[in-house]
Amino acid sequence: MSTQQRRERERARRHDLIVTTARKLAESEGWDAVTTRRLADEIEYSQPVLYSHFAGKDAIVAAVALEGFTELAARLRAATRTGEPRAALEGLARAYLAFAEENPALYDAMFTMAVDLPFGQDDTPEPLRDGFQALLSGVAQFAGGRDPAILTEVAWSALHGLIVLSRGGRLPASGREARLTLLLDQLGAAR
Amino acid sequence: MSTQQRRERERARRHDLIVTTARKLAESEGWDAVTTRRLADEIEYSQPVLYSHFAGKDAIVAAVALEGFTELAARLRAATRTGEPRAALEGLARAYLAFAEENPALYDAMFTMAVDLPFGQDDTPEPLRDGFQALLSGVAQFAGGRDPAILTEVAWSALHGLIVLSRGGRLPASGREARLTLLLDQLGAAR
DNA sequence: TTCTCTGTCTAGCGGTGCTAGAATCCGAGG
DNA sequence: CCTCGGATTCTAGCACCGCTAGACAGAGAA
Repeated sequence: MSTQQRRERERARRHDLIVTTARKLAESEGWDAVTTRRLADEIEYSQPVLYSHFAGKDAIVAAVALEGFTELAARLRAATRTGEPRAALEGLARAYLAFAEENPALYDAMFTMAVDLPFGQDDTPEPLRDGFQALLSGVAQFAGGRDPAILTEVAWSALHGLIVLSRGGRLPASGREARLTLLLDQLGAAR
Repeated sequence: MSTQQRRERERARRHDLIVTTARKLAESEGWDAVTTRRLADEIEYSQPVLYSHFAGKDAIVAAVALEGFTELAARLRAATRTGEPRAALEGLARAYLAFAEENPALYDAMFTMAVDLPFGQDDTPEPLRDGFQALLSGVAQFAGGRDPAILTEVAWSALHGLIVLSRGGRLPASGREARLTLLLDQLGAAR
């Protein structure tokens, strides 16, 4: 039985190797550079090996994205710890923006590329749920009479919009801080 | 000289044919279906003809996007005509959302795919400028003490975020109206 | 009628994601 | 220790992609 276990252990290691290599490659050279040939070359195996671990390239991207959701959730949780509501909201927003800025390729995989991750459904993976919950618990503090879930969704949308429009050059880099301040003011104001 | 003019006229017609065919194809079967072979087949010419009109596939997508910006600007201008500020803002937002919903592929070309359109620069094409101006003139009415440009950028980001997150299934379809209402309330409230 | 030049097409290059079938390795049984 | 069987990995190839060189045809001028 021991050899069986060793095999599985090695398989798991290689599985992780594929995911981390894909992520590293995407982060350093962009997702366009992550081809199955290049990825296979990087992990020093042949292409078909990838397909013994994942259904296809999309599944690899999805695995990277999942890793991202775990990390994002952790960072958001860490940022919610502040006491005062407004500061908590600001910390949360800044943590979210920082994550997106520090891991652009990862963020893309999470929110722009991988469409096949089941989001608000019964079989939604834990990390996806957790990320939204982290946002929610931070936002809910000063929801006032407003629906905390709706408020969270709107806040999230606004942050995501800022990120993706800034990245594409649609928004000037200069107004970054001013936009964030205004957004926080508007969200914070009870109606 | 007449034959020369006829030639140019025919070229212009074919140019438009390529753009409208690409758009129609993208809208009906998604951008993945828009390959140079398929597109050439659809307009009943061979592939190289495409390259005598456009530098590459990206340029075709950019041309489609440009068409989209013209239409979006027109719709936003039409929606700003309302008198009362809050109603104008709502009309503007609804027009924007409706445009994105009715032309998903076009919207993608404008805001997700074509990265090579120069946005906030000196050589920014007229339609791009016009679209933002239309938003700005609508939003500016109730900016109060706030910077109208910044407010516009934030409002735009929020709308864009709502659209793109909804499309990917990240946001439940159910809360759509509630999110819009809350967003309008928050943006409308002077701080 | 012949020549030229513009415009179009056929054929092909190097790349992509993915896979069938050959080859190889490794542990088990004689 | 050797041989066999099954799992694992690789080589080679498919159909497709964006793009282009060079052959070809057809219209207008001389």
